[in-house]
Parts: sequence; C-alpha cells; structure tokens
Amino acid sequence: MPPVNGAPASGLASLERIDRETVSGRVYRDLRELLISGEISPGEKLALRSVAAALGTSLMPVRDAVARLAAEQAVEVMPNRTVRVPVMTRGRFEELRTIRLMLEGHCTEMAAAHATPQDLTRIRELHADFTAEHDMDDPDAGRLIRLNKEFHFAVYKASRMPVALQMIEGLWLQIGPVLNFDLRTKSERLSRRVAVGHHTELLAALERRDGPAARKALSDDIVSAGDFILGRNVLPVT
Amino acid sequence: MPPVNGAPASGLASLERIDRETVSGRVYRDLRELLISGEISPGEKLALRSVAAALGTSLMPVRDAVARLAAEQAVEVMPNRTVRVPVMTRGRFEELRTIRLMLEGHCTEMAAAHATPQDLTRIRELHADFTAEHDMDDPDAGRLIRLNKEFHFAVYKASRMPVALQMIEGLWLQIGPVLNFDLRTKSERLSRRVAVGHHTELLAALERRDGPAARKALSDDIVSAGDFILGRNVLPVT
DNA sequence: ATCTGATATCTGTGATCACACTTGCATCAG
DNA sequence: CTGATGCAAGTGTGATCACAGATATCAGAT
Repeated sequence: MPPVNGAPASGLASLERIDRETVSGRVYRDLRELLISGEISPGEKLALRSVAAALGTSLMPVRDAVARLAAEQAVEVMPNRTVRVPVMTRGRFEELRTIRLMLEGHCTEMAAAHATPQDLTRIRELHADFTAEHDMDDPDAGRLIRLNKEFHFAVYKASRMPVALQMIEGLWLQIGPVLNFDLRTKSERLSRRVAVGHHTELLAALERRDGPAARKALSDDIVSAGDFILGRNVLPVT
Repeated sequence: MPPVNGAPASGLASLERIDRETVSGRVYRDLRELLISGEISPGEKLALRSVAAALGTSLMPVRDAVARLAAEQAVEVMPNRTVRVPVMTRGRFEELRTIRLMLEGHCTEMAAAHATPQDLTRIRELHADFTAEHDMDDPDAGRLIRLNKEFHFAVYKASRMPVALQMIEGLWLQIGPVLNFDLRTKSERLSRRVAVGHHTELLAALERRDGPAARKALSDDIVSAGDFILGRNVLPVT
C-alpha cells in the first residue's frame, strides 16, 4: 500500500489498524455464537443481569445486544418483558426450511456462476476440514457445526449477494438453536454422514459451474437435515 | 369468547386489553414509519439526542430502537459511530429487487391458495381505497404510500407465512427510503398509474385462486416500479 | 392439607451522569 | 487571503441509580 499523501514511506505503514470494537458489539457476537451453535437451549430464558455478570460488563451493552437479537427474531421478548430463545414449532421449522430452499438455493446457483478461483479454493479447504473432522474417532460437535456453517457461507459469499447473505445469517440464527441443540445432544453421526456426501456433490457442481446441479445438492442437504429433525418428533405441532 | 375458568360471564369481558407499550417500542415504530415512507432521506444522519428531544424522551429508548433498526439494516452505523440512513446503490437496489421477487412472489402464490374470504374482502377494500385516493385531483403522497403498503401486506399476510412476512417487512424497510423518497419528491403519477393496473390483476387472480397469475401480476408491479427508479438514474453505481 | 395473603427478591425500563472521541469553528501565523 | 492549529460544542458509549411490575417464598387462616 503506497503512502496516502506525498509523505515519505515510513514505519507507520506497518502499523496495524486498531480495532475499536464496542462492548455492545462484542456481547452481540458472543450471544449470537452461543445461539447459532445450540449452546443455549430453545425456551431458555435470558436474564440481562446474568448475562452482564457472566461477561463482566454492565447492563447497557447487553441491552443493546439483546435489542438487536430481538429484531432478528433470534430471541423473543415475552409479554412479561422477559427474553428467551424462541421455541421452535413444526410449522415454523417447515416455513424456515421453505425460505432457506429459496434463498440459499438461489445464492448457490449464483455462486456457480460467479465464484472466483480463490472462492473455490477456500470452499475446497473448508470441505476438506469438515470431512477430516467428521472422520475422526471422536468428532468435536462444536467444531463440526462451525465448519459446516463456514462451508455453506463460503458458498453463499461467492454469489456476490451481500444482502441475501445477511438474510441467510438471520435464518441460521433462527434455525440454528434447535438444529444444533438437537444434533449436539443426540448422536449427530447419522445426519452428518449424508451431509458430507451432499457437500461433495455441491463442490463438484460448483467446479464445473453447473448451477442447477449445485442447487440440487444444496436442496438435498437442507431437506435431509430437516427431515432428520422432523422425524425425531421433538417439535411441538403448534 | 367463553370465560376462562368456571367463573360466571360478567362485564369484565368488555374490558379492553391494557396496552403497556414500552417507550422504546414506540420510538422504534415511529422511526420505522418515517423511514418506510421516505420522510427521512437516504444518507441523512440521525443524532440520538435530536431524536430523543424530538420525541420528548431520554436517550435510552432511542438507543434501543436504533439498535433494532441497525440489526435490520434499516440504518447503518458508520465507523465514526454515527448512524445514518443507508445510501442505496444500483447494485444493492437490484439485489433487493431480486430477493423481493423470490420472497414476495412465493407469498403471493401461497396467498392464492390459502386466502380466506375475509382476507379477500380486506384486500378488496384496500384496493378500492388505493384506487380512490389515486384518482383524486391531488392525491396525498403519504396516504398513497401507506395504502400501497397495506394492500401488499394484506396479500402476504394471507399466505400464512409469518416468518416470510417479517422478512419482507425488513426488505421494505431497506428499499422504502429510496423508493418512496423519490416518489415523494417527483410526481408519482406515472408510476402509480400502472400500479393500479397490476393491483387489479393481482386481486382478480387471487379471487380465482390462480397462483401463477397472481405471482405474475406482482412481479410486473415490482419490476415496473423498480425500472422507474433505475431509469431515473439517481442511484450511484457503486 | 389447601388456599389465600403479604412480603421480599428479581425482572426489565428509563433517566442521568461521566467520559472519550469526533467535528466544526474561530483564531493566528505565514 | 490561505493555511494550520487549538478550543469548544456535540457525538455515541458505558455505568449507575430509581422505580414499577412480575415472581417466588413463606406465614396464617380455614
């Protein structure tokens, strides 16, 4: 990077940008991560003061963070004003799946058209990591969940649709708690095994720039994972 | 509605529910309305204290409200920590339109299948109101915008997809500022004239439960409104 | 033993204050 | 007149306090 003004190049160029992150933003991402990986169970109540104490801050940043999460439906405020992780119903789960198929399906198809070689390399790496972790004797559920997410989002990112990407994050934030909570408590082996297959097909389709095939592979992935949860009958009907 | 317990029916049933709305929620909806109807121009900065003063409250409720709006991308926080209404780029506008066609198109098609007679009556009423206001000598831009929104959302509501409905609200919140700001400043006659036609077709399709035709009418509506803005070349390329 | 009642604790909400950072404007040197 | 410099006003962020409503706990009466 050349110096901005006519100023001579100096050691200043090696200075790294300081990240003046807000506490509020930090709390937000921490809670978000806990939710999306299923470490907070659906229906669980969140007391602002408890969260603040656990993170060693005051109420304020927590309030901001929770307000943001509430806007994304990642948590819900009850009539009593208490906030909790939403309980997933069968109907809501199915609707979320329908929307995911539309949105993520479209992005996957676009990714096949727009992915750069760098994108593909990144996706390949993540697929390899996911497969490797999966084939271990005792796979780490948390890591598996994270790698699965990173793989999918690497694909969506390649579609060059930032707005859609943001919306998909919101969808995962809503569906993540039940999906990953269930997978975390039960043996996730069976469902993840098929996931590897779908991911392989998806990657192959992207590499030959076959949009419809990529979408098909993704759809299979989403549908089978959804069927797994629906089949376990843990979701209330209403 | 029957009494909940074995208690005898009494005048209590006529009591109306107390609305214990939070100030924060009120601020949120006020700002939301201002944004969606284009009464705050894109790029405009929002000072928390100004908003608080204008609404006669303290900073606190405003902070909560803005945090929620930021989570929905209805406002953006700059690196300087100032918040402003996002400036729309051509690319973002087109992406939003693509997503709208998917999401709103799907909901419209579902509405054709699931709309109850009450839904259809409500939609008919709103269509009549919109048409009436439109045919006036000097139509009220604000009212026109509001009626247009209510008509569309009455349709989406009939699809019985609450999650999608919420997402669509988010989309309108993002696209509303430019769309309605532009329509408000310029003569909206030309673009609204065609809107009436599309709405008429949409309603007719719903009444004969023709999903694909309803989707087509909606698509035409969205595309033509979008083309109107894009054609005016007011959006920066990047 | 069961229900009713009051009380103490805990909840989110809103206001106020303190602070660090940014921005704008006036001042002064060239 | 043009430029940089310094001060003042304004900004969002975070902490703390005050308070009303909800919840849980426990005593007493039937």
